[in-house]
Amino acid sequence: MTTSQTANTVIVLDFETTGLSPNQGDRAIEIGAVLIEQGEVVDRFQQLMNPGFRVSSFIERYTGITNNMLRTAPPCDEVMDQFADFIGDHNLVAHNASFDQRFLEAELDNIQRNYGGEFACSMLIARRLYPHAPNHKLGSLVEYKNIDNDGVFHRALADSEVTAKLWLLMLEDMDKRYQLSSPSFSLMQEVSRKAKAAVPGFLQRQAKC
DNA sequence: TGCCAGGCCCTCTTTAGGGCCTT
Repeated sequence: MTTSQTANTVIVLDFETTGLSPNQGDRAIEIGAVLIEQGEVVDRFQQLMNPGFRVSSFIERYTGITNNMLRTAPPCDEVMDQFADFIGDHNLVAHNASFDQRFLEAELDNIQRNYGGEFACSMLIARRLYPHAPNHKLGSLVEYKNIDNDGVFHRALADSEVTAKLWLLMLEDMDKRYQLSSPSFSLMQEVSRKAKAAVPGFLQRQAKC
């Protein structure tokens, strides 16, 4: 895939997992993702996957994904192979991206595949843009910004959908606040990397360019 | 119910500690 093919696209993804750390043996149990092209969702991916062991009752309650649902799901390797094809080299976004990035890399490593694109974190950007939000959990930001949703949280596709809406809203707010014409993925990624105090000055310098 | 790990970021910091966020 060429740079020009991915320049105006981004994939927003979310994993549901058996726990917090692939280094501790945790595995993905669901992946959801939406492809945004020119500000519109144009494709979706959602799939449960069987991690090969029973998930805890906490995860069943937290996600609503039960062991019975996972019993008939295809194995992680099969799903992740399909998902690797879906993401290609698109730039990726996730809420608290370091978490999803760890699981993506671990699951792709299991099938000897890798991801060669870039990640940006909607949570870090939201902390810069909305410092007065009650907190920066995904559900809280959805409520704080009045983002349309179906009331489903902690399921992969539902969380991806609202994270995508948050992402697009943050692009609009960057436009309005700093008069940046169509902030690029790389600019948003730069914002997510910069310390909170450095962001206003950085964006104002960008606006003058 | 919320812990686990890991990265980011703030501050009563920098020779460190602890909160936030993800499942």
